[in-house]
Amino acid sequence: MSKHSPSALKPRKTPSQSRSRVTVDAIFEATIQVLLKQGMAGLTTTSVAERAGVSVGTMYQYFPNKQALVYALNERFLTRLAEKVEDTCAGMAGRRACEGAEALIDTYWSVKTERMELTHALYRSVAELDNDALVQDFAARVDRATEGMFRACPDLSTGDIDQINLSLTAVIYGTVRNAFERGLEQENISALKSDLKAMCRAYLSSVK
Amino acid sequence: MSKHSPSALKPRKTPSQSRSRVTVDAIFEATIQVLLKQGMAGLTTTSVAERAGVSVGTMYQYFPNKQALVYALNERFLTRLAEKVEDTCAGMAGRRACEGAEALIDTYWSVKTERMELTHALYRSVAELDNDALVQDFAARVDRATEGMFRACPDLSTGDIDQINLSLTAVIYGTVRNAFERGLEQENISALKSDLKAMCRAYLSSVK
DNA sequence: CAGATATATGAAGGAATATTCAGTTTTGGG
DNA sequence: CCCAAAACTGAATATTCCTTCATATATCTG
Repeated sequence: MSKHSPSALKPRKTPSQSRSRVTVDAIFEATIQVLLKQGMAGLTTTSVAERAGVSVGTMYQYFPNKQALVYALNERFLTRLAEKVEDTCAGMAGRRACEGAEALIDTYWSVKTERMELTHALYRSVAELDNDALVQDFAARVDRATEGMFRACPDLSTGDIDQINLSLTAVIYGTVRNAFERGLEQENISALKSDLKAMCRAYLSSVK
Repeated sequence: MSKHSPSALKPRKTPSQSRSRVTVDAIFEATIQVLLKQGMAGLTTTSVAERAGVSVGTMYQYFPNKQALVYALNERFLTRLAEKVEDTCAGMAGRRACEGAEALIDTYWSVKTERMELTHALYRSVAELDNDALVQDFAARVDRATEGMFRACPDLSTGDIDQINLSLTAVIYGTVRNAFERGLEQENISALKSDLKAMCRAYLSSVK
């Protein structure tokens, strides 16, 4: 378990019967829906319970407090993201660096775009609940994956891999997020994406 | 006044005597300090008033509610940022595109870096208080400035200026923010900055 | 089917804190 | 020097919401 999961945030108990598994799923789903419809401000224990069709007490059987609920939700999504990135990086091992970078952009972009609104809402929830630590953990995990990928590139000298990895990921993740913050049209988004790829390509051939 | 400044967020009254001007300044300063020391969670009307050395009631003479206070604070900083960017863009009119881009990076970076902690705190405060509208307004303002700059570049064909402006600014602003979210060392930061410049240069010569 | 375990309920308690306002003090112009 | 306007005070109010727990219901196991 991550060092950034103090007991105050850990699930209280794990469902053992199928009934409760359904309940927990409903709670997660309700959390998402409330987050989308009302934002963090409207995310009260009552509103979530109501939407999930359970009583507040039930929520507290599985989550020690409201914060833990949002924490768990973010954990779910970050895990999914990390796994996808890891898959991509593994699949690109040994390919040229710019191919790896492009694949990384595609993967990251598609995961974040898949559920735009939710992604946006989760970004904010992290800021509000001081869940940076959680994000940092996942950033480190994803960084290991991309670093490994770049380290295995035949066309990259091993010297500056750390910095190359840092710069590429900072630019990619930053740009993706920025694309969310502005409400870009689909047309602009895809142009931005291909421009981003072009920049990464150009950068890589300059440091090669 | 911006269309995104509903009366609920506008200052209640403007100080006329010098005593109250001092008071309002103290309130702003206190807000910053509390934000830095306690974060958004600890930013209560009481804590701000206490730190400012005034009573809560005084705060409410100038700001209709807590949100308005943070709103005003963000407005201050965004205005400063916008002005600096506008200055830079005006100063770069007629220069080559990559020079303009580099100057933009330097300006934006230095404003954000000047008070790192505060910048970080303000980023979060915006997310928490749903102040996107405010940010969007300033983004538009800054965008006009950069677009003008690029439009005046002798080495850029006028056709794709909009997209070029969009892509460059998205990458630049996104990367800067990402640099804050990770707790990068000064060394990595400056390497990242020069890599970012390299990418922008390379991108511009590819579309020229 | 009976006891044991797991799950669910939701009213009541309680803590935090945003906001008001009636009364007091300070300021500056005439 | 005086008084109207400006500024300030802070206890009291009002609201919002998280969290608990005693009780009830459902499910499982032997």
